[in-house]
Amino acid sequence: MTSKQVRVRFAPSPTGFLHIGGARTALYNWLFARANGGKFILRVEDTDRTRFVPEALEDIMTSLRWLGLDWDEGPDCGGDFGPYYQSQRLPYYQQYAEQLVREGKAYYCFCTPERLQEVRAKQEAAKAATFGYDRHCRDLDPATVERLKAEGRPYVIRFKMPLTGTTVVQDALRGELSFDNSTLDDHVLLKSDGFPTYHLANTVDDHLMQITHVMRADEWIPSTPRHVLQYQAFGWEPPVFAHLPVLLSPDGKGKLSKRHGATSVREYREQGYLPEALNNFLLLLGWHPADDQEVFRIEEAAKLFSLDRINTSPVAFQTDKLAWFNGLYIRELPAEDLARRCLPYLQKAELLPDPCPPERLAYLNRLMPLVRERIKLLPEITDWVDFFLQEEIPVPPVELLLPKKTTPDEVRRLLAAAYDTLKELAPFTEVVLEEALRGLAEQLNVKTGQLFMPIRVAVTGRTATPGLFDTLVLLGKDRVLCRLKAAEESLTV
RNA sequence: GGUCCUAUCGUCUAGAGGCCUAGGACACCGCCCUCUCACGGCGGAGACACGGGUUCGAAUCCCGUUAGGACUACCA
Repeated sequence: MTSKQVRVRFAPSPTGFLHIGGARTALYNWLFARANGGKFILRVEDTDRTRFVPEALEDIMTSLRWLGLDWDEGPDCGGDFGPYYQSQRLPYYQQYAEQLVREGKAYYCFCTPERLQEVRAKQEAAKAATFGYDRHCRDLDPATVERLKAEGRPYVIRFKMPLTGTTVVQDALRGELSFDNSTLDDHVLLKSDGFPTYHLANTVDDHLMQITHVMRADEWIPSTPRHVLQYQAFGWEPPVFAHLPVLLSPDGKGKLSKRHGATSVREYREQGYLPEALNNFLLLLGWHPADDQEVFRIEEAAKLFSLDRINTSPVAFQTDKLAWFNGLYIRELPAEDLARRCLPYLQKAELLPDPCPPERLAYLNRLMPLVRERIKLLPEITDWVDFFLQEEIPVPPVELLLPKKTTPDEVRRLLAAAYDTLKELAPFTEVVLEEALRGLAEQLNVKTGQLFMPIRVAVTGRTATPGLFDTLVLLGKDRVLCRLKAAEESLTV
């Protein structure tokens, strides 16, 4: 058995930001290439000039890189099978389309958009069993074709679909899918602007670029027989097809769309998700290992990934588990790394300057171990560290300061006692603080929580914070005393 | 309408005829840990869409029904 080198591609159309579903397709292709020592190719399907969005490609590439999905050949880095922009490959498509016309496997069609629309309208009105192009130009005599061309009439080239028979598509995940050729219309190969349609460009490029496996979304299944028939018309060997299950909206009804929240990789990045988490989550949306392992970094998944563990049923895109993965990977991050990823959010909240001086960054690093297991999304960092990064905090509202069933006077006395105890304390370290404050609680004959909570609120302004002793140490004696005093005074009538 | 795909806890899934009293994870609930919140640990609730076959035996195979989805452009 001669095993060709595995070559797969991700072929996005630059019509918008990288979609989460596209990211999964890219991930699977990347993993498959890496798992098999193959090549991962990025190809830009920019054949629709009406939908072209200039910023889209930049976003797609940025997002792929952010996810760590690097490509071996592509528009920016080139390769032996370029160019990798379809808009720069027009001569190929024209040549192959003309070839099919010459061989009687395709034909010129001069129908106007208006006529096509009429045909469609009539079919709909008649509730016709079959839809699609009515093959009006399929049997135009050569003389007429020449005349119309000479007149400069715009035309497209259409594929001459076999009128009978069935076409069997081999899907690596679903087995044989068979289609009745009579249900397939004569699709356009080359548009009147000289650009190819997806159907043509795709098969020509996959062949020319020696793509061995095509992993693409489920929605392509209905057009796969067209592609298979084209490969046959050209006399080419088709690649292995594997159609990935569609991503549905969270409620499982309908395709995932913007109506149901974030759909682009960029949005997830901005919301504070880690690429590690997104990859891990996306990996499990349709693929499962032989055992019950669920936590995978992509390098690890690349060793295990295989086509036969991919599912075929549609997948509801629900992000609960993504958030859990995110917390998981955040907890694994070294302090410096976490701090670096949180920095932009803190700067946006004006808790740190931009650029951030080294000493403040160093301080931020020290905070990370305290908050690591408490955040699921990066932006949540602000609520956990704001009181550390501010020199002064507003005096906490009285109701926060008072545990239930306590009076302002009791709490004021507790805070005053804490103030006096801490004032004398040296060194100001966790162990010393813990010993002193536990001792104080005992001495005052209150439960630790009764004493600790008012202190916590007084120095942080919050009821949920990292451990009290860590917090006090990192706040520093001066700020602690100052905030205790302010809180105490706010309770004085 | 036509063609096609899919069908196990709320969600992602394990399951390739007996190992299933259906396993795991997230989410949810309870308990433990505990200075709060988390993290962590332990436990709980929770599913084979329905109906027919085939078989000694079916979540697993076949058929049908139902439901959901995709496609049906000179978009990809």
